[in-house]
Amino acid sequence: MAGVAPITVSRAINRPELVTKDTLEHVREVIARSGYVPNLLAGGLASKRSRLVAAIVPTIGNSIFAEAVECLTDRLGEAGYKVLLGLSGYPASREDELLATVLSRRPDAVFLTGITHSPESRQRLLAAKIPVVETWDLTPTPIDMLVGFSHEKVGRAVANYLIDKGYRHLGLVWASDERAAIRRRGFEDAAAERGVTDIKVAILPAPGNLKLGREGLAKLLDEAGDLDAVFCSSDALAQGVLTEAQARGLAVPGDLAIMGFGDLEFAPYTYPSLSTVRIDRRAIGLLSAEAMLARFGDRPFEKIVDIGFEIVERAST
Amino acid sequence: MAGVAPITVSRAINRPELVTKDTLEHVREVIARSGYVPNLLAGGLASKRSRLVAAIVPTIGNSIFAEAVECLTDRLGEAGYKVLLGLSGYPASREDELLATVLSRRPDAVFLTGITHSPESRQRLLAAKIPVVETWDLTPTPIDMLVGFSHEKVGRAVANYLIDKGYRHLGLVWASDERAAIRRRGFEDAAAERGVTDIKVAILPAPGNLKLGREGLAKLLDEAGDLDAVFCSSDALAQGVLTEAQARGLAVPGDLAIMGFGDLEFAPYTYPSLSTVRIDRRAIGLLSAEAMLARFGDRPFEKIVDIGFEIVERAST
DNA sequence: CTCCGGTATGGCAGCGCTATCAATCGATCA
DNA sequence: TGATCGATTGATAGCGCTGCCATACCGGAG
Repeated sequence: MAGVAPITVSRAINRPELVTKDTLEHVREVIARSGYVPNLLAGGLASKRSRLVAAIVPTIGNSIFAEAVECLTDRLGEAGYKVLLGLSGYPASREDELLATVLSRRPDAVFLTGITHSPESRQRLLAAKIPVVETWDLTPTPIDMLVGFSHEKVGRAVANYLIDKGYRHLGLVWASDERAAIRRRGFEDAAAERGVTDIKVAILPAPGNLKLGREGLAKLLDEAGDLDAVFCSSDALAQGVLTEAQARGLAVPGDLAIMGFGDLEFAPYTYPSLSTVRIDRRAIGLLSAEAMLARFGDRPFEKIVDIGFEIVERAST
Repeated sequence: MAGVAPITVSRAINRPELVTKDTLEHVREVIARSGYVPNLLAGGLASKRSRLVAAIVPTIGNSIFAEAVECLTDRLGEAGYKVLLGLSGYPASREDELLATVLSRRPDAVFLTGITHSPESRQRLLAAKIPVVETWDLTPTPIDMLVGFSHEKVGRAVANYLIDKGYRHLGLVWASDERAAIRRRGFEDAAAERGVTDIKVAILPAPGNLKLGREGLAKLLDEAGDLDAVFCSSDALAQGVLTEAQARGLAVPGDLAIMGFGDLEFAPYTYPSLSTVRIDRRAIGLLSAEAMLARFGDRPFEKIVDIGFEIVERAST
């Protein structure tokens, strides 16, 4: 130590406005010279704020979650928080265990994917008394806060869109994912209301990818026969469907219209470009971060944020 | 507390083999009943082991790093370690700052992308006296440990492969990334040795994506004219090049051969399927985790692991 | 010249755990 | 029978910070 009490150093680092300019400069100079690295574990223990936020997502191999996590990490990083990564897998089988081990790190907040959590997990999260942001879905009864959109409305909107465009023989190439299942229900309900009922479905394991998309369309065409439009539960699957259509010499959208979900980066640039549903993935990460930061600062924040969605019409429909 | 000393509970949790069966069961039962969650911050402070590993990657939006991080996280998770995520951006401009803030969390090890780090960062890492694994590249002088492959050899191998196939008018669609630059040098050197010198290059910002790939090929064709093969610095770019070729009515590989890098999940399923260079991304994460775990357990581990690469010939060349 | 209030700094205690060493106990052995 | 040993449990003392309160100091008011 160089001249002052430890607590003054602590203040120089964390609340510089409480320290005289001269002292501050001197302390900073000594820190720089000595290569002192504060121990945030100790600080966290003493102040009961770890400045850690846990993010639990199924996977980051699929860029749909990766981007949200990136935004979350960036925004929280600006405010001095670091993200603890938890990968729960598909289905979220390891969520409970993950949550238990992650909570023992005393995160200051938790970012969750989806709204379905075991009673034990809910219990644990409530007991932790920290901000919890559930994402990617809507429910009137979140654990704490929520940033998402209505999958049912997405399904309904796409059904109506395709039927409005004149398509009647509809197929779904679909990952067996919980939130996708809600979109499917919305899609089928809305189609039924318009008198379109015989919807073919190929169910594939989550997460979807190009390969599974090709297989999905192959299955659908081989088993179901005549289709004029296929809605896919993700853009990755849609890209596979597009590829399979190409490989089979089907004109898109002439012989087969294709619709994706997510509006991933590549969607505007496939050939033909992919019609899809735009979800502002970055907003999910960003707004979640803002929600947490608001709560850390005792500022109010909406409990439920519906980020909505948008149908993006391109060349594939 | 229920009946025993705190230290006995600590042992029951961390070193159950030191505790009698009866005591162990009793403690576990009380833990389950009371909902006790150990505080690993306090434990980390006392034991000087945080059971945290910092992973610093440019981005996880691009699945090339995401998968390595996923494997790292999974393997370390099995051993009770959690991953702190640090995103340094392209170029790795924030690496220094990130490293400083991350080290104050006292991670037990650090996973780094690449081998180029500022002197201050090297200094800080050495001062931290923890295992450091650099990845995605090779150097004879790593900070500590290394899991990677030779980008120069990749470049050379692809040049020789394309020239062996009879292609002579070569183009590069290339992201301005440090490691990609080494591949390019290898490629150009090997091509020059074979007498092929006039290599057209379109340089694009990192990270590459489908859109940039389309733009890259457009630029190359508009400016350079006749090309018979294009090597791309990533599969994402290659997919864009493929798309642009399709949009322009070029036959692949008849009019233009296309080669990617990375062997991403979609590469075998594009139409035509994409020839590329396979990198075992998962091995990078996994071996890095193993290297760290070995060091935690004082077991020996190779300092430098070359995971190699493999040229994957598919339909696009 | 004292008193007051505000600002800057320091002392003390403790966050919740674990390393270390000590204590206890029954079993074994000479 | 007493000494010895290994196995199990406990007491003590911090880990490196920060919350809380006390103290010192200063300028201005009375």
